[in-house]
Formats: sequence, structure tokens, C-alpha cells
Amino acid sequence: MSTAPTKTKSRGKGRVTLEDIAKLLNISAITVSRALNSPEKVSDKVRIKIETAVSELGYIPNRAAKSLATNRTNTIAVVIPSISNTVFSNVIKGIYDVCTPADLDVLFANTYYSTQKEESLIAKLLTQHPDGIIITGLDLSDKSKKLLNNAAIPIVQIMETGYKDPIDMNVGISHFGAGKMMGEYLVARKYQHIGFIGAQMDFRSQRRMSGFLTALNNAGLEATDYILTTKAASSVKLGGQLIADILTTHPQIDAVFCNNDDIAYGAIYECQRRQLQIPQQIAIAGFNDLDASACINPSLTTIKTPLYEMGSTAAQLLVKRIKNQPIDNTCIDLGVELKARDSA
Amino acid sequence: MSTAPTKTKSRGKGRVTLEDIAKLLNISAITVSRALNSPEKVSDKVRIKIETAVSELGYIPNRAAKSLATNRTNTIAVVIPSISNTVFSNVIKGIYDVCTPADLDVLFANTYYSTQKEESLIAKLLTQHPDGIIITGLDLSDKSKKLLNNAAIPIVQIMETGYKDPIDMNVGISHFGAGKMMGEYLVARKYQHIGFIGAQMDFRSQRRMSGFLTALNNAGLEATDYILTTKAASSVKLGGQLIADILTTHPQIDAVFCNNDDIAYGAIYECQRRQLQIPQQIAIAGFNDLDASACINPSLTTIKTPLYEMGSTAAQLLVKRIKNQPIDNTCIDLGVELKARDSA
DNA sequence: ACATAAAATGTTAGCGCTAACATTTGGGGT
DNA sequence: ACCCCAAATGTTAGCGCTAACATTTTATGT
Repeated sequence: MSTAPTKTKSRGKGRVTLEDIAKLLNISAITVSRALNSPEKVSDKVRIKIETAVSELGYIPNRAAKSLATNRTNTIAVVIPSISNTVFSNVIKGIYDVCTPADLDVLFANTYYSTQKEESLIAKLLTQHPDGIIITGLDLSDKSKKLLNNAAIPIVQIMETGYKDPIDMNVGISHFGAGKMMGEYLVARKYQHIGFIGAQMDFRSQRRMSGFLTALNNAGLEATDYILTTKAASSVKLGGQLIADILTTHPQIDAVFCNNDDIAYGAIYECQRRQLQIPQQIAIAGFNDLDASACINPSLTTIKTPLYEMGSTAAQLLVKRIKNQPIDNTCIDLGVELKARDSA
Repeated sequence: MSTAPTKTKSRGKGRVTLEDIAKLLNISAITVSRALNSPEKVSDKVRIKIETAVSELGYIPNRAAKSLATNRTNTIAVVIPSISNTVFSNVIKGIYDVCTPADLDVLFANTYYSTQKEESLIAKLLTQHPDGIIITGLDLSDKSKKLLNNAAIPIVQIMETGYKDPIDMNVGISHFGAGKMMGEYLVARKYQHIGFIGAQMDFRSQRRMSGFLTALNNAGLEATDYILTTKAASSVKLGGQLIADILTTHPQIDAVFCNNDDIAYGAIYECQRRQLQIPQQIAIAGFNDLDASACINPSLTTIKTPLYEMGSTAAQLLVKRIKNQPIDNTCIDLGVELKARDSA
């Protein structure tokens, strides 16, 4: 009845194994393994025979078996709040671009901005015994920290730095500093009623706001009235709603710092609809300097964050540690840059 | 000298194993395994002892060993052109939201829109022996197809459908149909000189253009003069450049279909800078209906594509096949919707 | 031709887990 | 007290690969 090849092996889907190749060529499995993993240790004659057989039989190595035997997985885990956020797509690209040539697989997990999910996710990720882990933020629960410490693998915490000591390594920027920078810029521009709108108010957004308010306070401005934030997910649409709301309650506002560029785009569009001149009647500033920020009208004054570099630098640190190479600095602040454009 | 716990085992990082827990409690490893994987098979008394020990010792199961023993990985692989593209972030979210509750890990690979990379990536992914695979597009090289067929796992091809037969399952939309739909809409609106600009002209973009041109031809319009495309990566900035270029060479153009919303945003911004009234002097249309498209001024006429649904539906098909559940339709067209807004 | 090192290949065992079967234990029912 | 069956637990072996050591083959110098 069946046309499927009947194997004598009790379990297994009948995939081609090293053993199969070895038997076919009348050599031992370890020679086949060596031909594939360290070809210089095998004579050319045998190596070529093996390579031919491998390609003819369509042999595909089994990573699980390799991992079990070597106690290495060639995988790193990445824990981020949201994969569908443009900010993190850039970070991820940086991670990929470093890991791919280093032959490291990347496993992602989304926390959806939930500390609780973070714990279970970390536990689940560790199940894969990754060779290293990249995790967003410095605020980890004690349980998460314990899990990570027990894993005894290199860890890089990314996105922010300076706020508290990392578990292991750290690559990021100072969000407090970045917020303060923008606050000081708007103060220097003589705006009188400076507001703040923000969505997805995670720890880093809160610190940006905190730095921002510090700058206003230092300048003797009372800013606490002009704050409107939500924990809801950030979007362009929400930016429009937030600015609409804050302008309704506080029409005197003449400048707004948006906690990210998406919110700022929405704010700009809404102001346009209300025929408000930017920046003459109201100034708008953003955060991150996404691709579109230089193109929108008016071009957006924002803070450029090294998203791609945070990912690539973190991945480089991991690769070095995995390869036991020396690392001179395990705590890296990549800095930010204020892009003064037309909107503020 | 050393404070590290010296294990008798020759290899291994000294992680806690099932065996360790079993020895501690004077029971067998398989009972511990059962307590964790099918608790109903173990008496409450023993189960509770095990659970306590597991949590105290910080035991984390080893997936590699489990995979090797069960010949299942609980992992699916996803092959997409680019992870940093907003379009795919939405698709990915759909995949995640289905796979996470089904306890399936997701492994990503980027082809960067290169067929050649696709082949090596597929080979590398199969190394992990995923339980299923989601792959972008219907155009796969013979080598890729052979690899996938040999793997003997469920496969879902996503993003497009109808163009050619899938290897296994298929979830997507008709890009030709979507392009034609937009062409017919602009024709019905009596535009006379209708152009097309596009970046990242992959297979699907080409088919959108093809459908679009078919609609124009059917209406007796000559469109081939008003086409400007590039293989360069799509971006808002590039949208501005493309429309600038095509308006320089063909100032008579009165409507432009952009191959995606990013390009359309850039085109809108550039037209604003040139003081061109949209849609009075020039109409702009996009593709995908990203979040911002309803907010931008003027709001963008575009084609809404079921990005999230393509991801979630594909993942659902995979989950069903992995669990051997019946599937009624293995080839699903999710359809598109033309969002007529102010820009065209 | 022969000793000797180096290169190539092989043997054995075990990584941590679970499938399949084997055995023991614990409740009823009479 | 006895049997019977089901529930609970254990034993054995093997998934596919590679580390570590063992052995064979080949090249090199004299």
C-alpha cells in the first residue's frame, strides 16, 4: 500500500543522517561530521566524496543533536516589547546584520510591554539555552534577573543606559538626558507654554518626560499642567487625538514635545487640519528621527537615536563574549543628536 | 582555588537536569518528565514534590534534548524579505499572536529580497528542523522548492495568491487584481495622464503594476510613458524623489499610483512643497493602508491589505496541520478593499 | 629502507530527554 | 483474604551528533 521508504529505525521521520552518508561511503560518521564542520581535517579525496553524497542525498544537519553534543546552540535570544514597532524594527535589523555573518540564529520574544509576560518569556527562551541574550531596558523584575543570572550566559541590556547598573553588559542612550536636551532647546527658543504628549508610556518614555520637565523647571517654567499621556499603544492616529485633547483644555500651548515621532506626525496632521501654523502658532518636536521625519512638512525637529547601532553594537558585544574575545567597554552610551528642523 | 561546583560529568555547563531532580527526590527521571509534560499522569503528592524541587533548583528543560527525543521542535520558521519593513511587521504580529498561545516558537529569516539568499536561508532554517514554515511569495527557485519538499513539513506561502500553484498551502491576495482595481478607480475618476511610481519592485509589486496597466489599457489609455520604478529599498524619502523625477519629465501627469503607502507619503510631501494641490492638480494613491494613511493630509486613497490577517491565517493553517486537524481550504484569498479618501 | 612525526580516520561514550514497554502499587468488589 | 484492573512509577534504549582518546595511514628526513 505504502510507497514511503520503510526504515528499520523505530522512530524518526526518515531524514538523512550523518550515519546514512557514512554507511553509503563506507566510512565513519565522525569523518562526515568533520568534513562538514572542519573540512581542513579531512583529506580532499574523502571530503569531495562526502560533499557529493551530502548534496545528492539532501542531507541537512540536525541542530538539536549538535546542540546536545556540543552544549552550544548558536542562537541568541532577543526580548523586545513589540516587534511591530518601527523603532524596534531598526534595532532588530542591526542585530541581524551582525548575527547573520557570525552564524548566530536570532530568536525573538515580545513582551508587549508587560513585566509579567517578560518573566515567563525569559523562562521560555532559556529553554532553548541560547548562547547569549539581548533584552530591552534596565528595569527587570528580581525574578527575571535571577533567571538570567542562573543561565550564566552573556546578557546585553539595550535601549537605555546610565539609569541603573546592568546585570552584565549595556548599550543604549540616556533618555533622561535626551528629554532634557529637547526641553532646553524649546526653552532656548523662548516658547512659553510647553506641553508634553505621549503614548506607550514605558519606563524610557517616563524618563524622557522626566528629563524634559527638569529642563523646564530649571528655566522656571511650570510644565505639569501641559502633560497628556496614555499607556495605549503609540500610533499616528493617537498623536492626532492627544494634541486635539490638549489643545482643547489648554489652547495657550505654543510648543509640544511628543514622546516619539509617530505621535508627532499625528500632531502635525491634526494641526494642519486646524489651520494652525507650525511652528509660528505651535511648535512640534518628536523623538527618534524616523525615516519620514526629514520629509514631512514642516520637517520635524526631533532627537535622532542610534536605533540600528544599538542593535548592532549589542550583538557585537555578544559575539565577542561568545567567542571569548576581549571587550574594553561593557557599558556603552551611544549618544543622541538633536535635529533642529522646521517644526520647532 | 575555584569556587565553582565541580561536577563529575565530563561535559556540560553544570546546568540542572531532570536526572538531578530525580536523584534528589529518589525517583526516576521519567517521572519528573511526566510531572512537567503531562501532570495528570503523576500522583498529586509526587507532582508537588517535583514542582517544588524544580522551582528551587531553577531547573530549565533542554529543548535540544527534547527535540532529539521527540523529533518535534515546536518551532516554525518564517522567511520574509525584510523585517524592518512596516508591511511585514504587521504580518509578523499576526503570526506571533497565533503561535505564542499554541506554544510554537518562531524563527525568522530575512532574504533581503534576494532569491539567492533565500536558498541558503531555507537550507539553514531547515537545519533547525522546524515543524512548519511560512514563506513569502509564490516565486521560489527550483532548488528552494526541492529543499522544502524534502523537509516534508507543512508550508504556507503568504502575501499573494492566484498567480501560481503553491507548494502546499497558500494565504494571500491577488496583487494583479489589486493593481487593476486601483487602475479602474482612477480611470473612472476621469484622470487622463495616470502614472506609476514604485520602489522595491519585487514580484508582487510587478504584478500590481501589471494589473494597473491592464486597467489603463482596457480604458484605452497609454500608460507606459508614465512609469518610474526602481529596485532600491522603499522609503518616504525615495517617494519624494520619484515623484519629483517623473514630474520633471512628464509635467502633464494628473494622477499617480504609488506601489506602497511609504512612497505615497513621500509623494504627498513633495507635492506639498511644490504647492501642487492634491487631488485637484495631481491625485496620489497608495497601497497597503498603513496606520498613517487615514491621518495624513490629504487622507490617502489606497488599497487596504489584510497584513495582520495574512500572518495570523497562515499561522493558523500551520498549527492545524501540525496538530493533524482537518483544514477545509488550503488556498485562501483574503481580498482587498479600496479606501477612497481625499488624495484621489 | 627505516624510524618518526604528522595527518587522517576510527572507536567509544554520552549530551538530556522521552517512547515503548515492564513492573509495582493501590483500590474496589466479593 | 483474595483477585482484578487501573493508576503510578520504573527500566531500557536510542534520538543524531561530537569530544576525547585510539589507531591507522601517509609524508619526511636520513
